[in-house]
Amino acid sequence: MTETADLEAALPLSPTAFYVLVAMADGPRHGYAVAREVEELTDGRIAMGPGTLYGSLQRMSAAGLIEESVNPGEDGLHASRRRYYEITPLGSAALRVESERLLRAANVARERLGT
Amino acid sequence: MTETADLEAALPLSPTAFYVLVAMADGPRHGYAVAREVEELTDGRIAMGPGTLYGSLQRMSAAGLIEESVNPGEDGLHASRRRYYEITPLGSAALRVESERLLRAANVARERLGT
DNA sequence: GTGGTTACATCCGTAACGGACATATATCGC
DNA sequence: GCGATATATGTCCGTTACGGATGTAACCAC
Repeated sequence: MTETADLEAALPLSPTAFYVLVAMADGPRHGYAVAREVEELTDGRIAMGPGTLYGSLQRMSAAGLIEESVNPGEDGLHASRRRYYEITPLGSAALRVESERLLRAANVARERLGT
Repeated sequence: MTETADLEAALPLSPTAFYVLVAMADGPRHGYAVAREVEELTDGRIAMGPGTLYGSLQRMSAAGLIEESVNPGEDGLHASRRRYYEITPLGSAALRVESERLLRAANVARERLGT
């Protein structure tokens, strides 16, 4: 049950790691695209600088939440420089568990605040 | 609009800070009670050691999210040793904003994972 | 050719985390 | 009475994470 141990060790996810996984849940992404997508889907409230971004990607790779993947055929402008990552089964599991936790936590908070 | 600046500086809340605020949203709590309540309402998944607990309380006090309050008349067993804290208006605002963010983030994650 | 965007990466000071340890009182079992 | 456990707070300090500053380089627009 090493997967269980890995999963528990990765939880709770930092806000940064959580959003990176959300961005990648749709499919492979390269680093810069992740940063832009996170900024977009949080209406600019979460802005990731390069230190946070690439540091997180490294840590998340080491933790097995994501893994580097081959460039998926896209030959756009800066395609050659891009490094793509995709979410792993462990990453999906972590995201699933974490989103349940967040949902529960947010609902308790709202109840206690009076809706 | 210093309050707005303080609020933005406090966000996003760490998982620990978030749960401390949730525990205090019901009324004043002393440190140890916070730790037990958080452990209870997360089914043991979030367990706070003393380093995390008292360190967080100090940082959150400094950030204006919580403040120490007088012992609310309770003279229980270890009442004299207890130090009570209560959530501030800034803390309530942070908890409200943060729970909305978490709710949105969790829902996006669930959508992308296929419910 | 200057400025802006894309895209990656490292450096490094500051902050946070969190286990280990210390302390003291109270309770419960034997 | 004695040891174990629970309550309750706190410090110490090594490890990790965060995140701004900086560097590199290709490409586009004007």
